[in-house]
Amino acid sequence: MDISEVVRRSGLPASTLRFYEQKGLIASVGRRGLHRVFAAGVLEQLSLIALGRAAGFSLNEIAAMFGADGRPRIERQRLLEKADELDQSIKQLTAMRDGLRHAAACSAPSHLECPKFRRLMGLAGAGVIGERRNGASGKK
Amino acid sequence: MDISEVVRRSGLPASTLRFYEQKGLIASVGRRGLHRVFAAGVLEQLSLIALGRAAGFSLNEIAAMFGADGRPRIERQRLLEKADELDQSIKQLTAMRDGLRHAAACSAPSHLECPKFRRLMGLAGAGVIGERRNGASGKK
DNA sequence: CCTTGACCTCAAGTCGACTTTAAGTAGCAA
DNA sequence: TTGCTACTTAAAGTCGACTTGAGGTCAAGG
Repeated sequence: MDISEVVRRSGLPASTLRFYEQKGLIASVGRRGLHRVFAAGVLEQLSLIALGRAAGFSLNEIAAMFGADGRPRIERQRLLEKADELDQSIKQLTAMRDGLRHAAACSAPSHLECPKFRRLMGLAGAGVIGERRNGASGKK
Repeated sequence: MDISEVVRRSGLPASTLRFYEQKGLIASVGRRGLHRVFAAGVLEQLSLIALGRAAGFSLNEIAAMFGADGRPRIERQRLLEKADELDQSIKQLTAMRDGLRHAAACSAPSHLECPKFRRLMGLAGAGVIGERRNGASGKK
C-alpha cells in the first residue's frame, strides 16, 4: 500500500502518518523510489493507536506499548490503572453534568444564589474537581 | 487584598492571576503604587472560572460569560449543551473503562485475539469514540 | 521524453493555558 | 537612607499532537 491508500482506508491525513512514523508508532516496510510502502497491518496498528488515544494514553505511552516488532506489548496493570483513572473522570463528569443540569433548571435569580451551584464552585475552586484540558470535543 | 493574599487564598500562582487579568477574566480594583489591589469578590470569580474549566469551557468561553460588570451572565442553554456533551463523554469513557477492564482480564493470548478488544479498536479507528486531548490528569 | 502531480524532507507554525525569564520599580523594615 | 523583597512588565518558552509551507524528487501516463 502506498500512503494514499492508508490515508483513504484510515481516514488520517498523510501528515499524521508521517508524523507517527517519525515518532516510531508505525513503520513503512520500505520505499518505492522515495515513496513509502506500508504493510496492511499498519491499519490495525493505527486502530490500536486511536484506541489508546481515546483511552487517554499519550503518543509516547502508546509508543512504549509496541515492541520493536510492532506487536503490542500491553501490561494489564497499565490498563487497570487507566480504567481507574477513567472511573475518576467519570465520577467528576457525572457530578459536573448533574450540577449543570441543576443550574440550568434552578429558579434562583442568579446562579450565585443557588446553594448547589455554590457548592460545585467551592469544589472546583478547591481543585477537588479535576483539571481537564479537554473533554468532549465538539467538533464541527 | 494584594496579589499574594489572592495567591494564598485561591491556591493559584500569581502568574496565573496576572494572565487571567490580561485575558479579562478578572480585574483588579486598582493599584497601590505598582501593586495590584483586588476586591474580595475576585475569589468567587476564580472559583467560577475553575468550575467553568472543570466543566470543559475554554477561558475564552468563560470570559464571554462575564458581563462587563464582572457578574456572570450564563445562558442556561449553554449549560444544557455542555451537560449533553458531558453525557457523551461519560458514555464513551464508560465504554472505554469497561473495555480496558475486560482487556486486562481477558484470557486471549494477545489482546488482538480478543473480539471485544477488536471491536473497541474498530470503534476507535472509525472515530466513533471521541478524540480526547486529556482526561483524568494523573497529577503528581 | 516530458510533464504532472503525488510524494518527499525539514523547519517552522498553531493552539490553549500557562510558566519562565530578564530587567526594572517601589513599599516597608531597620 | 539604604536595602531587601515582593511586586511589576513584556516577551519568549513549554507541552502535545499535529499542520503548514517551502523547495525538491521522481514514477507514471500521454
